[in-house]
Amino acid sequence: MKQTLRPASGLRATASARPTIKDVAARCGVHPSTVSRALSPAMKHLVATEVADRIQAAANAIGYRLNMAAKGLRTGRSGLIGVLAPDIADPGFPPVLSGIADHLNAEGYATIVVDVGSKGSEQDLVDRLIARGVDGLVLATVSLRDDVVKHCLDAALPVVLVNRVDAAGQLPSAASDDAAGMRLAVEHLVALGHKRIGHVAGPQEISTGARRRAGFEASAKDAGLPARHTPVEIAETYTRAAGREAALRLLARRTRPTAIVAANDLLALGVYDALAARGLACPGDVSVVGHNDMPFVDMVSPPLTTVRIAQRDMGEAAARLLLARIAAPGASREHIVLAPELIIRGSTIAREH
Amino acid sequence: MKQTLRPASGLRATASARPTIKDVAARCGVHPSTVSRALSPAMKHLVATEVADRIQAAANAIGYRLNMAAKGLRTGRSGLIGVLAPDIADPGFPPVLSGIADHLNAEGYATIVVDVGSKGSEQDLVDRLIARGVDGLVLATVSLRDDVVKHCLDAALPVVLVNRVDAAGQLPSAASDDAAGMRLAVEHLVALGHKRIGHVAGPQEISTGARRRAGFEASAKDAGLPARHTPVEIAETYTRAAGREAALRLLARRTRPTAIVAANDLLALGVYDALAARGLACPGDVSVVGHNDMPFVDMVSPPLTTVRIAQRDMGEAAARLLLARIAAPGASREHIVLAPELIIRGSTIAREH
DNA sequence: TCTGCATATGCAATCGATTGCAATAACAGA
DNA sequence: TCTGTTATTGCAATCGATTGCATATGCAGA
Repeated sequence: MKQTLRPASGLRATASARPTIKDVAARCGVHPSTVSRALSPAMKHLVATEVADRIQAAANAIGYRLNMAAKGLRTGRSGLIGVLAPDIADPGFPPVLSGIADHLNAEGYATIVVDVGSKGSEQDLVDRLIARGVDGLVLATVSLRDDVVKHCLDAALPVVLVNRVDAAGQLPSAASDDAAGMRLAVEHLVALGHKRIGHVAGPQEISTGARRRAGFEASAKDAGLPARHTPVEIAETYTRAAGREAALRLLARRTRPTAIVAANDLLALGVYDALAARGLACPGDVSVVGHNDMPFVDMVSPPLTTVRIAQRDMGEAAARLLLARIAAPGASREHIVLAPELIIRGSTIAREH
Repeated sequence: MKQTLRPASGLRATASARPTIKDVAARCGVHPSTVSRALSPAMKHLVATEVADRIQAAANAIGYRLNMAAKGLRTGRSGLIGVLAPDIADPGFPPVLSGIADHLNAEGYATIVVDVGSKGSEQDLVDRLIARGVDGLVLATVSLRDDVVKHCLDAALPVVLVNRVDAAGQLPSAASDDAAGMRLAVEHLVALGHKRIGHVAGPQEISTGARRRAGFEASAKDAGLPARHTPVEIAETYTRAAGREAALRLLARRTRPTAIVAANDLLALGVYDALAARGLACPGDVSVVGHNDMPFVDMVSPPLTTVRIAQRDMGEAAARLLLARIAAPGASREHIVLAPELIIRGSTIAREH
């Protein structure tokens, strides 16, 4: 264990060196370029079948593996896709990521996921991804600050948004139909006889926050509920604590709502906290609806009625969009909208009245 | 500043082309190698300060960004780390990942996370990562099949395990002290007066499953509980459904346990399901203890008493170990063990007796 | 036998950055 | 003035794979 274990300086001729295309060529008595062709599906037709088979066999024999860095350098495409996430730990994100990654993997791409919250400026993170030569970017970041989007456009980098849209609608996106989701929630409550429905809105600089709020207001209006009976309080972040605070403000109003629609499940859990703090029962005193159907909200007490969004499909759609963009950079910006679904559980109950 | 401002030979001077080291060199009237040195902290001392500053300025001016693929090709190090995860959607994983990624990012590495469950053989996934030239691998995979580990060792690839250990203890690892965690759980229940404690064990081919079970049995024995009063049922997978089945078997025994320790929180939720199915109350009839303290188990009903493990620290430790391995491939294999902590909530209650 | 064309393979440049070595300049000491 | 250092910078090879072009071979048709 304490031998002179430092052969590191300079080269090493041990067997540990990874075989290259040259090794395969030497073993087959052909030129490296022939090996390259034989091993590339697209160019394989240029080399004699017999030779191609021999090369393939030799490659397998010595365990040859393509060096993506070299290939990428030559071809200018890395096969890498960057994903900017607001917070990996957000339970809503993994399904999206999984959808993205699966689709991209199948096409030979690898994904680099970067958690924005943790470190440095978004700008800088994007630059680092560019340095790595990513072929495209999926943005799921919380706050779509213009400069980041602009930065990507400047770099002529294919970009798509997932679970978000940008204000100008410049970029292709895959997202849930926020307005439709809120409509499901509101109409469900109205059908249950609720007439005073509050909304704990998410951050308004995030598209989901703004759009869900707009959806709530539109649906409430369409249901004939006056604005004074459909109060809105904004949570500054998508966290349980912020949801609690906003809900407390809602409950402190003169005419207390009999139901609360939260902009997402985390906020809804915060609403639970607020109700507990005020000694109110859910759904007995106040019904609650969440949004996203994140894992385990069926286990909380009471099980949360929520709007399920198609997270995995969303990721997959985003991946598809991105690949299309990469193939044809000028392609029209498409906005894929996924239909949400209402999952009724125990947190909503009819209002006898 | 010479006259030969060669108009980019064949290429068009569109803004879309990423500037290279050559462009910077041309702009400064120096050789590309000088630019390389000026821009590399380690080699900067070789170039005159005045020139270095000029180069730096020019690089900023035209927005030069290092091409990692090219650098990696030349230096043989990609700055990429692969992370093999059993399932990104497992709520226990993100904190670990976050710990890994943060630490590695700070050192200039990027991480490629691969979800094993979704696609293809683990073997193949590892090969793809190797093709990408990863400098090291973090394995958090469910089943440590020997061949994968061997495969990595064959490739002379630095590898560390996280939240797992391999049977032979060959590889460095960062994991929670499973035995200590079970001891906390058992002693807590014993202190509450429980005398018949069951265990819903995890898959035995996974280190956490086997070690937690061993820890349970050792602690039970030390507490003076006879084996017939401390039955064990194995769940084949770490899922809620499997936990339910195992718990049902436990409850069907002649002498029903008054408390159940589950090998993880997901299984514990399955235990809740089983209790509900049998019309038993928790904690009234049966107390339940989980393991991992995954997000939101404090929100379920009743809030779950569980063993919290230091997931983020675990990820960070794994990253540290890996970097050490990369720096000194022969380094001794270290096993970092993190202390767990018991979080007492509402699912455990004293046994009056 | 010669021409023509297709097929199969070799050759060499190239992608962008790094680095050992060589070359030059600047300067000190004698 | 000559020699020996040292500080800078240029040169060119290199990493591994790809690809346009040139070459060689084979075969068919005239």
